[in-house]
Amino acid sequence: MPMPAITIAIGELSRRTGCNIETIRYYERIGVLPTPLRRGRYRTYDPEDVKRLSFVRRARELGFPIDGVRALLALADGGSASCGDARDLAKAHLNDVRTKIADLRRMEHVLDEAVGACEAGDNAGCPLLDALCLGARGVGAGHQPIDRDAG
Amino acid sequence: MPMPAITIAIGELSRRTGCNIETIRYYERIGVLPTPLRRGRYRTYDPEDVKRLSFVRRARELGFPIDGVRALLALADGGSASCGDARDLAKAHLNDVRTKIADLRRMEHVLDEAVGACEAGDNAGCPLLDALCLGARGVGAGHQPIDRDAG
DNA sequence: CTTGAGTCTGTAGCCGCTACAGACGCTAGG
DNA sequence: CCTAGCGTCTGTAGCGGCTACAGACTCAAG
Repeated sequence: MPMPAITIAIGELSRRTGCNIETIRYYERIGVLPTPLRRGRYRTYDPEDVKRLSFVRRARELGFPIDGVRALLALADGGSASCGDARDLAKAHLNDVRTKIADLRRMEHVLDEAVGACEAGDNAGCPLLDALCLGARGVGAGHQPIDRDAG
Repeated sequence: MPMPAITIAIGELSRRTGCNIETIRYYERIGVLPTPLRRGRYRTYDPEDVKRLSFVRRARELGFPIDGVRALLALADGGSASCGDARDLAKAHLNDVRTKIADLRRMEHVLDEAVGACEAGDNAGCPLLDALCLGARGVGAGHQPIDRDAG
């Protein structure tokens, strides 16, 4: 009995975690998941792997970037005294999330106004296109790159 | 006089629009900006180009994807009767923005709770890491890929 | 003549996957 | 036994929207 009977294949891991097979292999490649044992050519996983991948998925769903997930995994593996560190990571990420919300709300506001002006429009021309032509002051931050995550 | 005196170089266009030089060339490559005239090897731009690029930037700041920007440009070029079309584009995009806001607010909520539990924590273990381990129900959408724009 | 700033082309990298192509393995049915 | 069909394998290229080089050139000022 070289391998416990409870191991599962990648497809089953995918089903149990809701994570795409290609993504599982991707996580392995970038070191977020450990290199699994194999039965022949095929990867085999155990309940620990299901837990770990579920953790990863949940962290990603909360918007943590991969490096943040790595850090959280290290803390979860590390055991005690990591609570404060985890809290710091989460707080920093929460800040990011709030910044993105604020950015999106600014966009929402400007778009809403423009659409409203357009609906009510007895103007000459299109208020929406005009707004884009004339410049939507108060949106965006000058010479900075536009954050793709905010759009 | 083969070229009007009012033309500017790419650096000046960059300064006037707040758009990175590399990004300007990128926009040209993907057809968002027209191929400019040249003085020798150097691209030259006129006030029309400044307007067009400013329009593009503003649309991007409002979160329109490049294809949306292309569509808006076509409408702005097209002249009359495009107001309704522009409004439709903006409305659809506004929906996207609101969806992203909703996603982010869910994340914010869960993170905030977890951090709060962590602060108040006289629990055994870390409530935050536990939440990730036990599963943050109500966040994320099951078997779907995680939208990078929402995180 | 040199120096420095600006510009040029081309290519590769970022993130977090996703989507193939083309080969291999394993089981069930005929 | 053969075949069909599913699952899995490796490897590579693509997405969006830039960004960041390397290495060559042009041009004006000192």
